[in-house]
Amino acid sequence: MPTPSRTSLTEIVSAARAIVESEGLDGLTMQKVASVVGVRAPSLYKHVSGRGELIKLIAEVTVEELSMTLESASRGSDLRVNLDAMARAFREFAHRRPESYRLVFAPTSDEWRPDPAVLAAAVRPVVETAGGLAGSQHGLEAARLVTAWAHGFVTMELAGAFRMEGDIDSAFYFGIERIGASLESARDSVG
Amino acid sequence: MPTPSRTSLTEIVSAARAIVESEGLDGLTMQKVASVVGVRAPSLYKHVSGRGELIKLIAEVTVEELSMTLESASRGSDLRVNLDAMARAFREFAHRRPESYRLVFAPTSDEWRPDPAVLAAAVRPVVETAGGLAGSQHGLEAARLVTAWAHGFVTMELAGAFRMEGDIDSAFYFGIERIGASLESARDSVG
DNA sequence: ACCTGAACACCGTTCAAGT
DNA sequence: ACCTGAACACCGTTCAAGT
Repeated sequence: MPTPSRTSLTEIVSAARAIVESEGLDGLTMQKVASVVGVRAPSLYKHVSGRGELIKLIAEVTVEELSMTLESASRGSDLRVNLDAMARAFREFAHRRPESYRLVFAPTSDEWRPDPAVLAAAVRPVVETAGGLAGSQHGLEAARLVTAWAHGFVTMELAGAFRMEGDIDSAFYFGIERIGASLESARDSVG
Repeated sequence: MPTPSRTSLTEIVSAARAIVESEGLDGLTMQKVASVVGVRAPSLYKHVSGRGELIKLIAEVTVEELSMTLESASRGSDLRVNLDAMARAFREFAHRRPESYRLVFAPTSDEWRPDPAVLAAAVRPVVETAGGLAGSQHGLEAARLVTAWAHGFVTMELAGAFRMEGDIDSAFYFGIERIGASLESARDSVG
């Protein structure tokens, strides 16, 4: 006879997120997820096509959270202040959820890749702020400069590539200051 | 009685590299490596402590290659030209060896992390060029701005995050041009 | 209609036994 | 002194059988 599902997709994804964050991607096994939501591994396949899709869903939820963080950091009226606040919020987010953040841009297979529309939505506040600074004809290019730098910085930081001498914080502030200035001066050059 | 080894560490690492490049990191199994070098999987453990160390060794070889590429791209006398050439060489390298490149800054566990000294050596030409532009008191910060941007850009590109509208090449050239300009103007500001 | 045990095809790694 | 088969402890995924 018909029986109601003992778990749900949302429950599964949030259990998976917690596991990734605490044990890393390698620690994410179907059996662990199943045991957290109180079911056996094969039952997960009623809700999710496999481990790959589960990873993609985690990445998408993470991007959506990041998106909200960036949006609420860029509500001021001064574009340079907004850019600075977004950069700091971006970095703090990555520090808070390093393992989830990692897999947003780490997808080696198509299956893991978050929906491009979700990514595009997250970048929207960056496009607005960076585009406002650089002039709208360079909006997308400016946004890509900012996001590439921010993503590269936190990725290298999380990977431990900055172990050497020097103050990491000051390198971050130097970066955002120089990028902000260079976008403003792009507005003045070629119309 | 003593018997000579039927393979070597170099042979193993280069077989592993080829597998990673053609089948991705997930395709790298000890059994495939073993069969390429003509041995059974357990024998690999005479040369390597495990799959993790093998991954680390691939990352280090890749960084060394990248290092040479950057060095030979920055031998001119004009710093802005050198910066441009290094950025292009960096991007081309990542396009040529996407799978190997990916795992340089992807290490989730300490075991996979390339030796910091190897990384530092690879960044040296960037520190020289960027530091020459921005002034030596900002050398390290400037190098981190450049490498973070370049790494972030190619990572996002490889991950397919730039699927949307817009010309990716022009975004790359915009980025390097703006960064070069902003480093030059950093030299003039605070002494 | 969901859940499960059992099974399949893999992994990485260890180790005693061969040569 | 290296190499190997066999074994161990895992994986993800499938599927027939339960309820």
